[in-house]
Amino acid sequence: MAVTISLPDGSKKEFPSEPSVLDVAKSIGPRLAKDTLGAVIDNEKDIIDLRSKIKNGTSIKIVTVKDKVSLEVIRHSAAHVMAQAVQELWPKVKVTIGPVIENGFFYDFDSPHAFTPEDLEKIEKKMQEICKKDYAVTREEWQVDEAIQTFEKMGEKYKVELIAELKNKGEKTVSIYHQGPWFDLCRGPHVQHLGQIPVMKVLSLAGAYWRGDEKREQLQRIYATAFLNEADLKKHLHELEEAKKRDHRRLGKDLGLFIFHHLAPGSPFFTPNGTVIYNELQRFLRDKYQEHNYQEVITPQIFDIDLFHQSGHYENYRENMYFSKIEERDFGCKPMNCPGHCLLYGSDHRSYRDLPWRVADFGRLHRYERSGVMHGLTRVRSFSQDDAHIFCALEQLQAEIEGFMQFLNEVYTTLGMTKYHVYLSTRPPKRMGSDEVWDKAEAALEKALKQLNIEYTVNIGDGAFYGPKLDIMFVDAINRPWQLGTLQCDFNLPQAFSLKYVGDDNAEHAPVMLHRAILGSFERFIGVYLEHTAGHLPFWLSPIQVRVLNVTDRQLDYSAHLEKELKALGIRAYLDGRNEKLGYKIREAQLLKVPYMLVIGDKEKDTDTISVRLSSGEMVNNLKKSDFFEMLEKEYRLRSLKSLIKPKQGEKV
RNA sequence: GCCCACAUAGCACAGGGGUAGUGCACACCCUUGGUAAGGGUGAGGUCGUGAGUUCAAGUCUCACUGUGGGCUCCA
Repeated sequence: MAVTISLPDGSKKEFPSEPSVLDVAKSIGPRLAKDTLGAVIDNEKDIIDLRSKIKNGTSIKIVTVKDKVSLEVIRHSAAHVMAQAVQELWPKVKVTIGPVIENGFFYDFDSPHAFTPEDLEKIEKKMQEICKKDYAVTREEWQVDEAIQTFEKMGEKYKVELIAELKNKGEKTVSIYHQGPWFDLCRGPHVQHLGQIPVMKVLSLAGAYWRGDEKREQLQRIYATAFLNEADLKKHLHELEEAKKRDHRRLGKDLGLFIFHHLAPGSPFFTPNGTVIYNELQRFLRDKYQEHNYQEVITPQIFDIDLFHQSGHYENYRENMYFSKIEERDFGCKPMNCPGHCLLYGSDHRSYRDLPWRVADFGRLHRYERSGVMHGLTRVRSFSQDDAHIFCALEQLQAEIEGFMQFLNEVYTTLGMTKYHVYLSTRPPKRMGSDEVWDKAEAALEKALKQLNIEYTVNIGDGAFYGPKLDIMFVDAINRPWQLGTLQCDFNLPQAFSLKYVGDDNAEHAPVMLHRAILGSFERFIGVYLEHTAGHLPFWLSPIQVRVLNVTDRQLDYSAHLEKELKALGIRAYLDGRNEKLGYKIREAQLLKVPYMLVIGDKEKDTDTISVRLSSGEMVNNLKKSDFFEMLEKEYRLRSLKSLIKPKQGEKV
């Protein structure tokens, strides 16, 4: 039966029977066929293998070595090359899986030999040797039982497990890719011959569990990458270096913002400079709470564990909590503010006129995180959130969700965080409350998002144990996603605490409780924001806003006076009056990313004017002191992202 | 918690069985210099903690703690 295939230029080609991708390419031209690595059919996302048969009526776009998307094919094959290399070097190693990931690929091995960093170089060399042999990559279809037998004989138990699973799913055959003497179970796609893999680089070593299950075998994962050319690889490695420079742990040290100590693992100490950032953020949120009709409260740190039995935290969250026994009584340190807020709500009669009742709490929380998961400021054991709970009537839910998204947007805009995405997480397996209640809560969130026309993605089973939630993923300056804000809908806690309000019908009703945070934790946020800004904080968040630099001792008194004047305006200005050259002082201030450096020489002193150097390196001279002060005050008050002091066109010293 | 690696001065690192080094930072002195490092002198470490091997341990072995890269987890 004749088969018709359409090409991207609109033309159609006929074949006597179903052709492979490569057949189609050959029919167009030998050059194209030579470079073919796969194809995209019917505008689908995934690339199909060049050996796949094409059905009648399909539209096809051939992917060649020149297309960036072919990286997926190249990396897939490179993963096989890595597995072959490893097995040639260490024949006892068992292979598992080796998928393509963003920017590269990895392969997980079960190896009696623990790989060392030196081994990585050996592996890379071996991979290059294998590629030089330029084996043709061929595909065979094997009967599942035949495949199981073959891999069993080889002792490849992981492959056997995978194939047995495919068999259970009803697969009759599996595809096997050969390259020279080596072969592997694989769905593809793969290159025609190994010489088509341009450049490879083995990157790092890690541990991983078989099938991602911590109860199963611990495997050794080797990360690597492949690119179309040396330049692209170099660019990628450069980007990795650049990302390292933004590492907030590095910046925290360099800028003197926070430290860690082995006697308080996972618990940051904020230095005076770091504390400025912390407090400025808190002040910002307090201002916003005022605007959005929230009230701040202060609640206890340590509670009788009866509270956590009542809230369900003991049953669901115990392994992450700190406990102590004092005078034969069991206490727990709060991991969240919500149970305390429920007690506060329940301490008085509430009327529908009091709702929505929005309570904010900067209380310190402690969560016992497993030792291997801590990471700088982004995963800690002691932290404080911009946490608030909204108790409202069911009918008010939608408006509150809307108000929250508005609030969040204002905060993110001020901070220059314009890219974020919303995720809706639904009921997890381990949870409290009836399915009926969960239905209601999930529906409410979804409805609100739709009404607001907010795009979102559903994460099935990712909700909190007490309710579904919205997670706001902020995407930073180098496109990494971070979970910061959250809005959690909770029908369970109000029930657990028998919370009520009296409605206009004079009957008692249960309020809905919303848990919400915009920055998430201050610790985590500061970490993320440092990486986002690469340490270049806006003026209002800068620990040192202005550094006054005298050129010689002659201007020391005048400079000290200027420092005093700025401080009187509430500006964090500091004099660097040391006996050092100006260039040296500039360099230091520059490394500390101080927004404004005031250079005070005889000229400025005699004319009472300001010469300022911005952290960008730009300079503005002969500013009237009062004008400068006014701009600083304004920039601070408005929490401006950009400097209000603009160099005049063409002006340079 | 799991796998692997690392731990030497405030920071960044070198050293590798015979009693500790460099650069920056710090202190003092000289220098008073106009936009990213002027010069000199000095102080600072029981080499993460605890055991073991050895005549001798920062160095070798083990355990623990912390940190890092991942995995798992992340309300």
